[in-house]
Amino acid sequence: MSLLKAFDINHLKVSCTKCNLRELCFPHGMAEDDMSNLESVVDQPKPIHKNEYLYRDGDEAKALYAVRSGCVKTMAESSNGEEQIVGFHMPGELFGLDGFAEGVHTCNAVALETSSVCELPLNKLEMLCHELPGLQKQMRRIMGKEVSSDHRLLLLLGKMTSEERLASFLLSFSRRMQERHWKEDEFNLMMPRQDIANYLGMAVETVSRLFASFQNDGLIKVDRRHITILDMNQLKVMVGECENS
Amino acid sequence: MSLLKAFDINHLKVSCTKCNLRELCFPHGMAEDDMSNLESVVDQPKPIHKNEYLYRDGDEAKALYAVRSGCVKTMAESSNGEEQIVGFHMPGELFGLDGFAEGVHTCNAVALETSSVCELPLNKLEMLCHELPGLQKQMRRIMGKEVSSDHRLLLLLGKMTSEERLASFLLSFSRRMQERHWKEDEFNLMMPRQDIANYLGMAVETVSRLFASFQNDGLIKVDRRHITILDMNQLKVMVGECENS
DNA sequence: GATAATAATTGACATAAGTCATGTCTTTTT
DNA sequence: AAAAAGACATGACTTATGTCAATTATTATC
Repeated sequence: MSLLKAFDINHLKVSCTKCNLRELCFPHGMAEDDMSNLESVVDQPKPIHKNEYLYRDGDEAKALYAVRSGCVKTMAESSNGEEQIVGFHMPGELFGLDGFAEGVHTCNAVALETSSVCELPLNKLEMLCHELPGLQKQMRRIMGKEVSSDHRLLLLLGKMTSEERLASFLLSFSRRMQERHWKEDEFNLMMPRQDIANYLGMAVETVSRLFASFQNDGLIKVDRRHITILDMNQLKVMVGECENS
Repeated sequence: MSLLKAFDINHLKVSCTKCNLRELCFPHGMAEDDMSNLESVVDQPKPIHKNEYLYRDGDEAKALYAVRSGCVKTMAESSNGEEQIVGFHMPGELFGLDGFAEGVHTCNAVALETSSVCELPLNKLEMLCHELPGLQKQMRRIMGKEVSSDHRLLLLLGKMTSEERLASFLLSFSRRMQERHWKEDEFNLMMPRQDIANYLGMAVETVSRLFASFQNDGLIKVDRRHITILDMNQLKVMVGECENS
């Protein structure tokens, strides 16, 4: 590859219209025209390394982010320094909406592995919203989705046993794999047990024991972070999504 | 009062500009002009009785709501019928944003006592947003606020002991009283113990015991639903908001 | 390629908080 | 005014999970 070509890469515009994540990401359901306009404000995907912070609690909110590859976790921080993971964001998923209230982020965003994220600068996004009614609607949908997903997590933390929580986590993960046209019953978790435990509001040891117990009961096969779901139906029964025994 | 006057009341327009909740509610921080425009789309406050549903999970999302008087709780419902209260909404506070994702509500809204709510129809709000850039920004702020408040609750459910949860609940309540220029150290809770327990993810008995224990420790005085805060500072220490013993 | 550091598992034990049961005090109904 | 229903409190007991500690992988470092 010539030096010139290597240089060119940095000047390539993002193409939402050609991105294979467009059906999952911001553009989902948007008109072709609006999508083209959108890509003109999206900054070149930014690579971030494992454990690197994209933003921190208190930072000025400059953009909305979309995961292009890898995985990013967002976590809320309490006054006494404790952290609660509020989301794991997979390719095509958006995050950073917490900064919309006061223009300042209220949580931390950290890469779980080397990842790349598209940045949608808020000022440009705002301007574009004035011109494109479709984009405005899209924004509302995205925020609504965030609220709904937070509610689901509240229900999980407030009302479920740890067994139900882990089952629910695995099912949600599987569903998102499926959305991405990856295997829904065999995947690698990109987060350590510690993070799963934190997210589900329990101790690491409990996560370990539950993985072992699920495996024992023939629901899943666990090999480190590689999970194979053997009895999807039974998992659904556990979280009340499915009536049959 | 003449019959004519009684009739007229039903045709009075809402006045956001004159509402004494405007600094807490949707108009907060908006230009005078935008506010006048806003009030033209707000429907006449609707009275709802205690335990009456304003909307249910699955209902079409027709409006955004603002509490005018009383108190409304919103609760997420799981597939197996369990409910998690995700918010208690006091005068000046907004709710109903959960319906923005797919145009369908994903939780239930129920009045805790006889209440009155302003309705902001989504279609009118949408149209108005095209004309008023300020309104658009306001919408984003409101949604951001909702996300932040959900995160705070996630932190509470995921990481706090029940003692910390109740302390946190009382402090948040007190703060909201203060915002409304009511007594911050003496107030009536408008929800039964059962609802507090549900919201904080614990059993009613635990709430009762904690109220008793807080009273014993001289932190608060409890008389049924009437609470007097005696040692605000110590409550803050409990949730890590304050360093001094 | 050995050594250290990190991540995950497993067992023994402790405990915070739940469940069950009973009783009191309000509030509503008749 | 009595009775019934609902809300709240309190004690006894249970249990789901957390905590602590030791062990075994895995991955990173020199």
